[in-house]
Amino acid sequence: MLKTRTVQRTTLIQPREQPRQMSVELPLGQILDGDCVEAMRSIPSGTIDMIFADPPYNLQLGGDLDRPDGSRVDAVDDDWDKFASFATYDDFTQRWLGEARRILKPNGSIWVIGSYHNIFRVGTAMQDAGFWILNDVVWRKSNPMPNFKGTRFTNAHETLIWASMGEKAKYTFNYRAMKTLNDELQMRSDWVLPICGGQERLKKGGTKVHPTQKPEALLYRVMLATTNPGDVVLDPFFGTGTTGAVAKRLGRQWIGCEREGNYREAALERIESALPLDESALKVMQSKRSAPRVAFGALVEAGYVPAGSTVTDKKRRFSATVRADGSLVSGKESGSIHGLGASLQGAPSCNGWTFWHMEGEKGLQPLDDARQLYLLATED
Amino acid sequence: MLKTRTVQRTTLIQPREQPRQMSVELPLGQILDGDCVEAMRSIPSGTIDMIFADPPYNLQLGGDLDRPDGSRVDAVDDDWDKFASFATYDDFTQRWLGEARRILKPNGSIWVIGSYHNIFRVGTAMQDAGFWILNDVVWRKSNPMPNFKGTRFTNAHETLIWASMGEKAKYTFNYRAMKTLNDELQMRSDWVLPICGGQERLKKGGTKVHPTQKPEALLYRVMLATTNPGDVVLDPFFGTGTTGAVAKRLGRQWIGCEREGNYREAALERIESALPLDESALKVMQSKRSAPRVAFGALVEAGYVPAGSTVTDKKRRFSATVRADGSLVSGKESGSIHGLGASLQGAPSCNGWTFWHMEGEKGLQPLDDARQLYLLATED
DNA sequence: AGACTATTTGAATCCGTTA
DNA sequence: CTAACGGATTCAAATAGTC
Repeated sequence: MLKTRTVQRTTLIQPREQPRQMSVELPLGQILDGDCVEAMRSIPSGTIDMIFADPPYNLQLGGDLDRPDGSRVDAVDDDWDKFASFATYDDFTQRWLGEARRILKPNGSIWVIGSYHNIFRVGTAMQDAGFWILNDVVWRKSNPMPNFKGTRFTNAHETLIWASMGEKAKYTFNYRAMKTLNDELQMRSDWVLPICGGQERLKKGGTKVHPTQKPEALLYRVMLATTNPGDVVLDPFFGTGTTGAVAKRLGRQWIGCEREGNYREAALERIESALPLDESALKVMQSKRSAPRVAFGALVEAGYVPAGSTVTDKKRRFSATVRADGSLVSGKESGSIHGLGASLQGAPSCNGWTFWHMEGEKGLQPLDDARQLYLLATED
Repeated sequence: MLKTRTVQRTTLIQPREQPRQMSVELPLGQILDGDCVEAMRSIPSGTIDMIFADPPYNLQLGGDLDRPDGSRVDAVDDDWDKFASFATYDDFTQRWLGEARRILKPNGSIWVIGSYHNIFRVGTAMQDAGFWILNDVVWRKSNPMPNFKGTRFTNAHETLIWASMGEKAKYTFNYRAMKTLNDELQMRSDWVLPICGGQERLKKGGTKVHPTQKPEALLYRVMLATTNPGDVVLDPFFGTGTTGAVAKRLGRQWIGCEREGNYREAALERIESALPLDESALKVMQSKRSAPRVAFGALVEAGYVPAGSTVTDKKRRFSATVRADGSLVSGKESGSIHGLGASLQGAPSCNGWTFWHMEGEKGLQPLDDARQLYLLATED
């Protein structure tokens, strides 16, 4: 099912020249087969809005590792994570970053995720290539694998680097959406999210399809923060397609590169069944609103209350749609769960947690029930 | 008040040669004046247990470029500036890391703290110099400065890199002490600590003495985790002496390097008034690995576990008889308490001390209880 | 059904000493 | 250098099994 679409291409030949617009064909919604550097060569220059890259970490693991209970840890021992030396890894990094930089729009941005094994080398290569680091973001895992031998600190986080094309380059940052998602507080550079498991983890015959599948909530926040609906997102290390699945949910265009056939197959099947959200749910808050006390947005992000779902009051007199950033919209009015509840009732204030309900297994249940579940799952 | 003390110096000239001990003079409790690379040259090789470094990273900010030696780089061309700035910074980093590596003991370790501006370059330089990264630790600030312009994520963390001298090198890690500090859970790689303020923040005439004074709690955890009392800690970028103040409190020796006279002055005054903890308070939880070994046979010999008695696992699925030499026999199989336990379970290994139990006053008790009694009775 | 317990598992540079 | 061996070492969440 090959699909191409005409998109606007922006080039910036010389610094003072106005960006020119021209029409090019992009392989939207496709997974390009083969090495990512080769695959990216088929993409015209200056056409991609955002790149999310999850390159091999070059873990350099030694022997086997047993848990205290005697079971064996399933190590990442795939060939694609083996490099002869730091120099080999640096060369690999420079090559794919070079192509990434070529195909990004002048106002595009790039995200790369890694661990201490590789992230310092990646960050250095990004700076050397001319990228301008905007933030390093720490993914704090709520349920990391322990250090079984008691030899170091529990490796409980991974690092993401977010960078623009240069010091003076513009970039997309949906500040208001992030603030709404974070309970009216500025979104910080440390994000607490669980690792990918449970129903979300792709499995085939009881075993995981990909050893390092990333959680959709991570990509959700990345895309919501730094892209707009309709933007083209490219992932050079597509794996089982988390980037594609979230892009589809959030109304973004996507392109993947992946050389492993079984990963491509699993990714296509997965993205096929992903449900895009309503357009109204994708609009992010534009105006300032009063501060809810608890981050309803985190529940939306984590899937406790899906974006696009409908909430009502107990007597079903009012209803509203949940948007991607955790705000509600009802007709022409929008706001936080508290603000919109108060506004619709003509009341001075409203506790949105008890006012709004959603259909659950036990019938209509207040949002507060979901909050309790979330608190139980995320509390330190 | 110059003070020198004789310490043990460990050198490892050639791989197969035994470390030699010799007496050298170290400027303990002193702040060396001048550039840190020059200052470290006066320290003998292989004499320092741990280095904590908080290098400057404002070398390419704000348009004005300062060389590490304090001179100004002329602004010429944007790209050239950036390249020159990174190259200059890398050269500076390589030079001070090289000296740091020379003066560290073979089993010493190094900590470096930084932000996204410099930490990737520092981490790459550390790996290239042969250091082996043990963890990257995220200091998550509980009260960071907001991003006033709303253009990025709130920069709410800094990164620390902890590394040993090489892949095979040993290092100090007080695992039990960290676990105790963290409410009996493994200490993670993300630490939540407030920034330095209040009474702790050094001020003179209402303004802060140092722009990036680190909180003592941060150094406290670093030193408690990776040094022992009496160890020598060196800080090449001493500033206002947080490292020295905490070292004094925790009964560690310290050496600082600082070229700014007003920082040295403030640091000396501060450290003078720091109160060292009682020796008893310095003791931390020790891991069992560091406890003296006890042969099970010694317990049999001493009558703590009579020869001929029966031991079982906790669920009484396996049982064995204790023989006079401290071996166990179960049916046709026999072996050490560990070997037989592993063999019976089909496990790769087994801790016989906690696996095997014997009938005691309080019901089934692990052999480890008898070991503790034996240790108490035989210790000096 | 529901409460409780047991099992499984996740990007991991994961032991130390002696022969 | 490798091999042997004593024995130290795990957290959160999802899932499966049991009462």
